Amino acid sequence: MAEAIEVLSAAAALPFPLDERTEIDEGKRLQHRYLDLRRPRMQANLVNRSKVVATMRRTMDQLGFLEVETPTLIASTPEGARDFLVPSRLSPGEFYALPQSPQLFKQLLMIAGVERYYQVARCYRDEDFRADRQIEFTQLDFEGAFWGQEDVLAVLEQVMVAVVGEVRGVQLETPFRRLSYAEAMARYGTDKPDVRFAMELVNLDTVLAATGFTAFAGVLDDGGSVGGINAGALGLSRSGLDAQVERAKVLGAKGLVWMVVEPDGSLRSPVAKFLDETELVALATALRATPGDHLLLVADRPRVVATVLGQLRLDHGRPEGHDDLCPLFVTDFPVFEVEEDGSLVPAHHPFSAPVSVEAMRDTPETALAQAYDLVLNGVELGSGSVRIHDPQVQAAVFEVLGIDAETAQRRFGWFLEALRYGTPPHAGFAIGIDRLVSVLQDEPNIRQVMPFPKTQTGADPLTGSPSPVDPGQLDELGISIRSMVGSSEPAGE
RNA sequence: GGGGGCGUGGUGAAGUCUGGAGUUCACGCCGGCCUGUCAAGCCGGAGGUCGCGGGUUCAAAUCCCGUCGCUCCCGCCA
Repeated sequence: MAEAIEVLSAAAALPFPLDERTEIDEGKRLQHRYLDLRRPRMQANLVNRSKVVATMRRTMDQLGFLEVETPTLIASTPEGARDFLVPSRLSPGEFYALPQSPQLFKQLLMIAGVERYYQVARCYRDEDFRADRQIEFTQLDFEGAFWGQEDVLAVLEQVMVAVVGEVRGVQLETPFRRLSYAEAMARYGTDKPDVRFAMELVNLDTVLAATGFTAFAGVLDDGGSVGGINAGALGLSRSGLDAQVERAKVLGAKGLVWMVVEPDGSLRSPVAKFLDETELVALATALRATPGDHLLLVADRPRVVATVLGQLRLDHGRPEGHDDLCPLFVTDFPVFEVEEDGSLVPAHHPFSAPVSVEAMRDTPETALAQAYDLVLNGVELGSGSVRIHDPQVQAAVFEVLGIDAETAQRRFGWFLEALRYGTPPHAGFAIGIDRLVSVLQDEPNIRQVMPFPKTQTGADPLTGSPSPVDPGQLDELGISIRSMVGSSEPAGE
């Protein structure tokens, strides 16, 4: 029983309630983040994030990894994402870049004889925000010498088992499920499938090979594909079904065919009259249709069919155990991705080893890389690869990627030289800690598990960053600001 | 770069479609009362540039245009 109370520090009326019942405007929360963080849910996020990182460090330490810090003021390597630049006072007109990842430094550490490296590393990428993306974020970065893919995946499993055991108190089953990139795309329409539920994509090309329905036949004749999913008994009205068509169009399809399975097993659909009985039966069989089910069909280029059905699958699919964690390795990524216009763009950074340099050169559209992702409940937690350790292979890969020798030498010459001094074969990975914690905490966006995140426009309402600086500071750096008002494009360019 | 949603006392929402007095609900705040409380209860009160600017109209929170902020998505994220 208290005998007296003394107020050590009075509190002014709070700008918003700290209970969990009301959702406060994000800008206001960030403006008073120190209050927002008092909320029990945010406290829990802080605590479990700390536990995740502590468990990672403990596990990596136990596995014999050496934690090594790498610089955050580095040379710009203008590949991949946009760099953040930091002007140099000592070399006016020149800039450091903030690292997009410690990639090249950890490879240098392999060369340096650090056989097992890890780091909880802050990374910076000047790209647009998403619910799962911030311009600065944190990764568990690791690399091992004399390693191949299996060594990396084994460590990933140990780290994930330890982290999930610590934070969720459940034992993840190992080995984790695996899918090749091609299989993931074919069965789930995405390279980061949520495998907590099925509703898999079904290819209907064979079933409809001889169809007289011109919308399907035309697509198939042009080398396209028809696919479908059984979205289950959604109980949608006619307008609800038509909304699915609109949804498919927003996602990039030219259209969508819906079918509803009647109690007698027949298919009700606006296009049923264009399909013969054999085809309808075969469709129902292929999609394992039972009365009440809604079948959604898309005909288009294979890539469009996959992505649209993959998204519709996420729209309608419901994990049965919503609290389950289903980690998944996606392997055998292609070296290149095919753009809409048919051009090829590298799917990874240029330091990932292709399965075969020859295949990469001769059949680039099907060539595979020794690259892999870790996916958790449909969230891409990170990626890694077996790296190139042979300077000649590295040079060849630069060439195939369209980076000519002169450019490669100018940008990466120092790295190519380093590779010459007996580089061990090596491989590694980076886990996005923010995304991992947001999944573990069942948070809808990454800001909930970052103590001081930025808004979608890259601002911090609390401290007012980014902000103008004194002219004197700019003078020291040899920088003058050109007015950006009224023109997003610099004049004369 | 593009598309969608949101912006209304300190907070969250309704009102906006279909223009008609800053109206309403809950929380908070201030004052009073009551109290075996645990989302306390009762009574009273204060608190507003309906994000901002312009337009249409007799009249705008409401319709139109622009702009800012927050957010979701496409592009982008090697």
